[in-house]
Amino acid sequence: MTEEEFLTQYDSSVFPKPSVTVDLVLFTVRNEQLQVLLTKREQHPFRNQLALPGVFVQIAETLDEAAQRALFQKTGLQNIYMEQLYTWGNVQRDPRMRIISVSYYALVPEMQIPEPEREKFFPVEKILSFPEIAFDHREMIAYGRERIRNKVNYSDIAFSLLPEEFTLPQLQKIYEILLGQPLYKANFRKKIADKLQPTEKFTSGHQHRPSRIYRKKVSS
Amino acid sequence: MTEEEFLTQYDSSVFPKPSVTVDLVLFTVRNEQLQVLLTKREQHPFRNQLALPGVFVQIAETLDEAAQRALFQKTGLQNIYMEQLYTWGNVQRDPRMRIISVSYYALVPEMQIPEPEREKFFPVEKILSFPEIAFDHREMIAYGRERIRNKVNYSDIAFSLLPEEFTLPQLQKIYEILLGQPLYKANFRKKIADKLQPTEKFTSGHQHRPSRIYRKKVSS
DNA sequence: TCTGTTAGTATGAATTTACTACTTAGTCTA
DNA sequence: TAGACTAAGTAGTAAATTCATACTAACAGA
Repeated sequence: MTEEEFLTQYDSSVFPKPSVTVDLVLFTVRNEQLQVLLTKREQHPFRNQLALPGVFVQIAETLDEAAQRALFQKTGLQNIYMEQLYTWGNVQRDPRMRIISVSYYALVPEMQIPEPEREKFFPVEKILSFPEIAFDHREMIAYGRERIRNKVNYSDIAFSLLPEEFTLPQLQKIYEILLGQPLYKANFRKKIADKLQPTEKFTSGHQHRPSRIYRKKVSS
Repeated sequence: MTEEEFLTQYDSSVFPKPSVTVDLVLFTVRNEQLQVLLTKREQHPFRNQLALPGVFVQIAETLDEAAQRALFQKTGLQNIYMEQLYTWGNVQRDPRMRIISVSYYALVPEMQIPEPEREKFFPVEKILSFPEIAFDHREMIAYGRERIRNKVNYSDIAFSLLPEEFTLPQLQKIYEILLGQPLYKANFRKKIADKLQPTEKFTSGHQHRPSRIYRKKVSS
């Protein structure tokens, strides 16, 4: 049998297939808390409960593309830091049918998504004790937070939660929120210094010393 | 519409679905090298090339179960350390049809799998420069090695590559192979000490000082 | 008993982390 | 315009950890 013959006669419809979705855990820091975007479900199952935004993976679409699409559909955002998290495959995780879900997480700076009543950010802390979270989405969120916590110290993901320009106190606050513990100012500054590009600008308008504004360093 | 009605009328066959497989990266340390189990493909596509063992995910089977099944089918092994790695969803990754693959990795102590001509261990170093690796399996292997490298220092996965009883030089060798760099003996011992349970046994038969035999400590 | 070899220990230098205390530069109030 | 208040930013030291080298210990074989 040649390769061509094989491909032609291959019957891919013999066994029933699971459906595949992508669910997105969109994190931001707001009000000094790590928060996640949830939507209120309008349909069964889990009607009126809170769920992560998600889409079915189209037959001619990669997983990354599906995740981008989920993000864009719900928020209009593009070019956001995003990474695959974990794939959830319990047989009963969706009561309708067998659905395998690939979860992604994304990090956005605090911003005004035009929250149209159904999409809202909720503090992770609260979500984890909410009773009404659809599917296994609570686990996904917990897992995402854990991933971030691990990654903060050996990557630059914290910067994704701030705008281009920021101050050192702001950056330290992000680290503290992600790690869930306070950090020493002097040490933090020493360690982070070589990732930073100082500008000549300063904050103003506060009744205390202004802080210098930085950007993320580009080369090395 | 009640939940029952909704579930009854839900039509899950409207859109074409991708197939889902699990591919397994089975690592062992052998001959002082990190090695991976590959099988020679007998069918198209990629006939006669080397591939990771894999299975289609059954409709009533979790992903973890599918991974266990893949392991058991190829090696007869059970109760092995195993973890999900990453999910690969490029549209063209399989020329037959759209297949999404969830990769897992597993760690086994060096042992004699009754290698029946088709399954064989190959050093990762060599695999990465082999031309004839099927699908995106080379990437999976590289990704798996990276995951292990990251995890060695904050978990106990290294122990999964040794039998119950082992010496400190053996354990250090495992760490060195996984990390790809030599470690200082004295430092290694200090750091690992509280994970170890010394036995009263020693190696023998070498023409040098015998080394004490340890086990992994159970409590704390 | 001497040699070769690897197991295992002692010890100090260098670096990082933990922590405290100070100086600086704004606004507000009197 | 001199304090008072506040947060930004810096100096510096003690404790802990990591890095590195040099040593001693225990076996087999000649």
